[in-house]
Amino acid sequence: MLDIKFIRENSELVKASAVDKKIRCDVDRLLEVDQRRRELQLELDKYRTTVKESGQQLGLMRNPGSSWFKQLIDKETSEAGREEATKRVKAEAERIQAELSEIKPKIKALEEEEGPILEEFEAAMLTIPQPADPDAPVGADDTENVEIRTVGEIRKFEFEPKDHVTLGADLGIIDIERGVKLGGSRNYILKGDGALIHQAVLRLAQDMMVERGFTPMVVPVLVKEEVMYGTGYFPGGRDQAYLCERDEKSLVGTAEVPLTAYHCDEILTEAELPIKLCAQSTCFRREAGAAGKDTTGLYRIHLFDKVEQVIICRNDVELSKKLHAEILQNAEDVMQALELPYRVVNVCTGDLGMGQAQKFDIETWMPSRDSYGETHSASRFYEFQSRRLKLRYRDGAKKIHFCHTLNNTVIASPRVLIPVLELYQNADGTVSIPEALRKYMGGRERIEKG
RNA sequence: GGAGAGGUGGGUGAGUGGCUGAAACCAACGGUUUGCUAAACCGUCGUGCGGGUAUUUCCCGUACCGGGGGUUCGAAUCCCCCCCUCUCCGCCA
Repeated sequence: MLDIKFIRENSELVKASAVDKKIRCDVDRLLEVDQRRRELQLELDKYRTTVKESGQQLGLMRNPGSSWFKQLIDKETSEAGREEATKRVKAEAERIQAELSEIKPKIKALEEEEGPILEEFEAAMLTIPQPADPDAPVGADDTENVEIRTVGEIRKFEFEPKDHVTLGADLGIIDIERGVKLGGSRNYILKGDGALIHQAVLRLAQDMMVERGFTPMVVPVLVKEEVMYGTGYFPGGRDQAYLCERDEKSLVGTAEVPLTAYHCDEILTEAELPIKLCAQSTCFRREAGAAGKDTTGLYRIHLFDKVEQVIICRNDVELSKKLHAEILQNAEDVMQALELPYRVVNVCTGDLGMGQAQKFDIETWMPSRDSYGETHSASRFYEFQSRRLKLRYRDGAKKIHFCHTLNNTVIASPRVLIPVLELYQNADGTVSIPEALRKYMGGRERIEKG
């Protein structure tokens, strides 16, 4: 969410950046509603002042024990005078009462108009995207992402390599058929060493993050809808989430959601920042609209496990950028530990999400796709999520600011098993276990048919 | 799931229709004093929204005492619905 004042003052910029992001929103309508909202508040506040003041006066007049009343009566010297004064007060009270009775319907009418206006205002605010950073290239879709660097050598096979599906089936470590039998399309089962290597990559990733000072967390993956709104996934991405409607909750597509929302509705102190968190969680994705896309194998599936990293920091653009580089590096280090060839791309505006100011994807070489495939996504949000989440901090001068938030994948499995299995396969059909994973797999060096 | 108790500002906790945006205490912050760490005293000390000849720390209005509705001229306080926490029972990984 953006600051309404910023939108008012930069409406053209906001519109243009929404166009760049290919996100539809009606800024003009929002500004109209905002205008009316402010007019209504002004009017209502005026009436409320009257009600409050007159109401209080009325209270004093009707309470013979009040100091105000006593003072009035004490001024009168005669009994008749006191009676007269009491009568006057009573009449005056009735007048005020009548006046207030007239105001009441007016307030009611204004409130009735205000309700829907506020609703529309809030709903519209949620549809305005974060403008992309100038550092993000302008482009229509992922084909226009800009490659920043490639790391590692792409392996050339001296034999006909198998894809991960065949490898997995032959080794008895991936069972897609039975996964689909139980869970429907885009499901799978990992078995034996398949299950173990899955756990191994996750564990490696988490260990590396803890080493770097990130606090490991175990968090809810079934969250209230407001948390989904707060992190920017709702309302836009509602189709992509599994909803538990009976309980008005949603399964998260990433631990970014609970991690970023961890301190929502709080005012932190500047000294606590930056907060660095990581969590392994299962991620649930409906993949609505992706029918027919990436239908084979473990690339696009309904659930997977991921270690995610999140940073909550001071409201400082330069710092955000610096930390963005840091979380990107963390992920690259994991890929380097696994000795996988990858490239980093600067994601273009048309491929940026609602709240992202800039995003770097890591794409890892996948022989079966004969291309790099996305394995990581490092995003910077500035205040976009914090405003929605009411995630704030107080600085040294006691001024309150919205935090900046950032996140990146550390590792997502089984997608990362695609390059791991395919690139580490041997001519005899076995798969070598990457050095960095061996300590999590009983020191073994290869996966053989079980 | 059943029964009971309760949800008030960073924390503890008072407040049962108006003078309460909310006592007191603790914590925090600023200062004074004694002058090693400490203690004592004084002061400050919620957020959102709107407005303003304030536009780095200012003023005014308004809303907010778990959330939503209602009664009333007026509600933290009364009524209804929901949520959450705790205790006991039941069920269960």
